Amino acid sequence: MKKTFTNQEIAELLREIAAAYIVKNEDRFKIMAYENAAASIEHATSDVKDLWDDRKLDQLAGVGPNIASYLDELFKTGKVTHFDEVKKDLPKAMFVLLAIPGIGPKTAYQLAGELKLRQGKEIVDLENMGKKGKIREIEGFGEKTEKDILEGIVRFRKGQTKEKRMLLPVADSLAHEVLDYLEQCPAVIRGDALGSLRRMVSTIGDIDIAVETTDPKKVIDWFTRYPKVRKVLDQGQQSLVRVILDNGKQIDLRLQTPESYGAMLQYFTGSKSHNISLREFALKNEMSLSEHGIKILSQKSKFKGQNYNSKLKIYQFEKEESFYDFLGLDWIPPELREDQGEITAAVQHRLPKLIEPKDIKGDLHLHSDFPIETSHDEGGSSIEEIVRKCEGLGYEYVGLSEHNPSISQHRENEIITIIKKKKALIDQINYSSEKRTNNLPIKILNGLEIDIQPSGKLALPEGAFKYLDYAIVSIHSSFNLSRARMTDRVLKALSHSKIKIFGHPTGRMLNRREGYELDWEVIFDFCLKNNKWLEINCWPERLDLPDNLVLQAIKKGVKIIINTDSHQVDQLKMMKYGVAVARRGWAEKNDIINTLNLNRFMDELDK
DNA sequence: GCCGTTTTCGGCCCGACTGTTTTCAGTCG
Repeated sequence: MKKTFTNQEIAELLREIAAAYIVKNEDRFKIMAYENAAASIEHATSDVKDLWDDRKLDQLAGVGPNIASYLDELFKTGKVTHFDEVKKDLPKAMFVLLAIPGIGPKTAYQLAGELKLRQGKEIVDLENMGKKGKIREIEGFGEKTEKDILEGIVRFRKGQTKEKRMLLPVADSLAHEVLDYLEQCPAVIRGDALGSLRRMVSTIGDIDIAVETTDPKKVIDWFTRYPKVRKVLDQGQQSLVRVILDNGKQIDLRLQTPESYGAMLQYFTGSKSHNISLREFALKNEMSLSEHGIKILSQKSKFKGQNYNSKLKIYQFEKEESFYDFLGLDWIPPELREDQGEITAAVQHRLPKLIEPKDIKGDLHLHSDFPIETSHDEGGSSIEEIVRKCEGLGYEYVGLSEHNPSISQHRENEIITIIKKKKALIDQINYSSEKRTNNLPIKILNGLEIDIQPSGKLALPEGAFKYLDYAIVSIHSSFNLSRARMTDRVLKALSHSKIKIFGHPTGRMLNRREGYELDWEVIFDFCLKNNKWLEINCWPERLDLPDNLVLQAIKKGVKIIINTDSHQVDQLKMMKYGVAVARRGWAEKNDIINTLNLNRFMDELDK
């Protein structure tokens, strides 16, 4: 039986080779190539194994002919002879120690060489040696380094047990708490989220925050006295302070003067690959970029602007827009900064005009407390509460889509009766709200979220469909079918004329499970041809479709619908996170079906 | 080892912080 490798495992393997080359003082660009390939594979959204099966390894950025041939050997034989050669004369323990924060390749190599670490117990042994003061005896190591290593081991263990990446809304609210505290400091002019949070990535590791100030010392002092700070990790004089909060989350604060605040926002928003590409682009025009500004590298360069700081010999930028403008680029929204062609698009002034939360006109995936008698979870808010809330959000329509009544507990007729009853209630509310409001009242649609059974059969008797305005189908069981069977299952379900939406299409649960396997090309083609819509589900653990698949879908012309899947009215506010996913997928208003006004939306529903 | 709307050869992002090494290397983002 051949061993299979996850993307994470392959990335780790490539990083080990990079680490080995670092110890061996190999060409640093070769090392970078391995690290790039590892990062690319780690962030890839298809399984590398699947890409290999389909002979599409060349689609991975950073994977060229050499690494591709090593992966080929890996999938065929379970090992790579060349990699074994590279690692042969290095202590095995060193690769284990790399997982400890603060220990890089050279330190790991030295520790593994100097200390006797038993296989399988490397980290425990290292910890014991450290406690006995043995690490400080190694040349080049001191008391402080020994202490740092011991603390690194503690952090490593915590990471092993519980620390997962935060879900976007969790990180968002945590960042706002910190920003609220910072804004009470008189020395703080303004603060902004940076990094993956500003780019609205679905999961966030550490939170980075930018602070604009003319008195960094005062801000650093203020922040280290934040009541929720457990430990200060790093503390600079001017530009950085890094802490761990009581909840174990890390916050990095970056400080900058008003003159260069725009340059810093750009620099620390990332992504890393966007910044690398941007700096390469700048270098071609003889400019060098940093968080302080832009340096002109040649005499003959022609440039513009009056923000030159002759002491520092750089151009400074208060606003990010002027930083990009200086490079000849349109301002790039943070969500697009993933090195997927946004720089070229910005040069050519053809960046997409991204969808915004205010464009949304309705929410079609909501669970009310109507007694639908489902075997899944019911909603907690009444239809009236939901309607009021949606009116407040400026929506023109709302679709109630509880789970289907359980098919094992009811006879067909009973199910039909329940659906009919819900329709009657909705008709009545629609009627009375027409009388209540002078303006156009919000329109309530009778929807349903229907399970797709493993065979592809829908969990609702045919006789019930005529009482529905539309339905969503989704998968809640049997996640492990093969890609081919799963694809058939979905297509079969989507074929029914009342089915308009494929809900949370990948089935992934962030931090918990990967999605099931589907042939997306086939799904996209089917949706395009039959006017079916793929959902971006705003549930924090889902955010599904993921952004990369949104990008592929809209490139094909497939329409997307953004729904909150709310079970309580206060969850309707999650819409902005789904919109963020769409924006990261380059979606414009026209790509999103629930930006249409009521009349046009109803036309689409009837198609 | 990868990569290409100025290149299939000749390039390849940038700086802060830390510890201990008296001038810098390692790690990180």
